[in-house]
Amino acid sequence: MKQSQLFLTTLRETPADADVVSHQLMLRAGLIRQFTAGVYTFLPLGLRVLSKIEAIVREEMDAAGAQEVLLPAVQTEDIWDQSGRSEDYGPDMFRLRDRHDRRMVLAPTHEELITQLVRNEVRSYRQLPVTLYQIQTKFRDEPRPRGGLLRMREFRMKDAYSFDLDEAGLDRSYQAMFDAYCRIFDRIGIAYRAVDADPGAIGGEGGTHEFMVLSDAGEDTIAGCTGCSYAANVEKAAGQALAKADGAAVPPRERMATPGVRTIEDLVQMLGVKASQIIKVIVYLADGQPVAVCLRGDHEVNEVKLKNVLGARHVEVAPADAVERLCGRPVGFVGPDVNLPVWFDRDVWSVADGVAASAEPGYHDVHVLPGRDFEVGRTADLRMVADGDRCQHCGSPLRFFRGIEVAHVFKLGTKYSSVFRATYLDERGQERVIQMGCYGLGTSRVIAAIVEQCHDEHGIVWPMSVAPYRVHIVPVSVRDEQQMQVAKSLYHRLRAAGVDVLLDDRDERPGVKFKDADLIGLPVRITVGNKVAEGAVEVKLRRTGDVQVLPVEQAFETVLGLVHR
RNA sequence: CGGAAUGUAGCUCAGUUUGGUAGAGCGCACGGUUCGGGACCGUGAGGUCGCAGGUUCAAAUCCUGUCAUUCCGACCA
Repeated sequence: MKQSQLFLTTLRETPADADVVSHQLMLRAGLIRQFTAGVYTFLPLGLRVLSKIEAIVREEMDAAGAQEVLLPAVQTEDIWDQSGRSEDYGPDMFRLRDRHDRRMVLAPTHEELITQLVRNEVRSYRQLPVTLYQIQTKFRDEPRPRGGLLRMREFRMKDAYSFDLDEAGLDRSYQAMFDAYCRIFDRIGIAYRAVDADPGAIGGEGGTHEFMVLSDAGEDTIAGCTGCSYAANVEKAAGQALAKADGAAVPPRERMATPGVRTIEDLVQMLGVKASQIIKVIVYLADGQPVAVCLRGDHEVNEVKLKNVLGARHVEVAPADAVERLCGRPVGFVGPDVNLPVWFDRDVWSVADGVAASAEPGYHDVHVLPGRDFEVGRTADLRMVADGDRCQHCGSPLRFFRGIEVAHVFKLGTKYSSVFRATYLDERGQERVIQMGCYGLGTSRVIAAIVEQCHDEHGIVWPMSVAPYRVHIVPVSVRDEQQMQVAKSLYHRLRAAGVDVLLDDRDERPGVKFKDADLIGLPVRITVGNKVAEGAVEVKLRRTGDVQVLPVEQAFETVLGLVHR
């Protein structure tokens, strides 16, 4: 492509609305333009990157035995009523009415539709297993779009669905997709980590992993073991249970006046104790029903774990007035003896000589010992892992990272297939429910993740695999005939060799061209300048800045080697 | 949905406090001088000041409402 013909405008200054580096650079480098919140146009350069990512995804899906389809993005809402997810998604779904006033949606994902499709097509065990995938535009009316392509309302995603005879088959299909994802991200060339995750609204009965690209711009926190390969989203992450404290020497409990206390910090100040000595109780509403959670003062409730333990659809901290009404005492004075169903975090046992709200409002007890001074009832791991926690597998310390969730694989089991009665007849003529898995990969989000990881102060530094063009030929002066002749010759020869090349044939000053070249970030730059008189050009690598001055012929060979490596 | 900020030229922003003819830099067009890391000089085009209503002789500026965008939180494959 000749740059003088390319529909590309780079921005010298950073647009004010862009806060995240990848967003800033994608706007400045002319990859995308925002239309409205969370909705973007892909310009030629941006589309080329998206297409290359999707091509890699397609190749690896095909190689893994998946077959491509294209499902409708416009769907009737009734299938969402059937699965119950219309309510789950709520306002996050774009809804519309057709001319017959029929309720329609723009699909946020496709489990419902594909399950129904497969129900209609598959009858016999002979037709299974099968994995289908598509690369689609998806719609989610996110409450808060963010960071350019990181969280969009209209976005691109590859989603695959596997259909198996039994759980063993599902395990194989799941592993095949997992492995394909690893190959995809390896080929793209970004640092990622597959982590244990919570299935969230997609649901399902089996395992699930998220593929995280490590980046401070990410919205998720990952706990990773420093000693072994364990890593998990903090929503899911569990550490070793803390050791049960030795309470033998704890004196009898004693009552202290603590007027006006509300927070753990208040208690720490007033009583001079450590937060880790305090036994706190937080009142939740689980699908509207009150439940108390008792845990150590320095620990934080993990609402996902709580939700899972309770089997609740939704949990939220009860508002202060609800706490007073339910417990008959203000926030800050609710103790483990509260007259509500109580769940205990397993690590309350680590407290000896603790502090807890007493039976009498306005007072706290000190020298409190779990089991002696209050009964520890139903117990589970209900808290977020924290600094200092140790890996449940190897005991090494856990560390925390931020990550961008670029893909997610689930074992769904029969969650959707049973609702939609997607069944088959086995060898013995018995009707059995299909085992499903689903596998999402956000192709547009991957672009943002790549740019987050691959940039420097001058601009984007594309990996060879997804660069919009692999080689940038920059003649310093388009009015120098010799330079232009060499530049054009290299351009045509590289193109003939199947290389994506961009030729900056614009009549601009060298500084402008170099700045643009760095901003756009093509991996290899051939600068054709003064040295052409001696038959030499420069080959510069964007990533390292390394420059080689080479005779034209050798430069051609070198570049071919670089781009095909 | 709660909290906050911002809407003025294509981009970055000043002007709003204290009402009085719409501004700068960059970008764009033209002419000239330049030409290996975002040149310089000159000329010029470009704006319903987010929108609606109100106050006023007069509103970018004051008041009310509304819409949009962004950030924090809640929420979220």
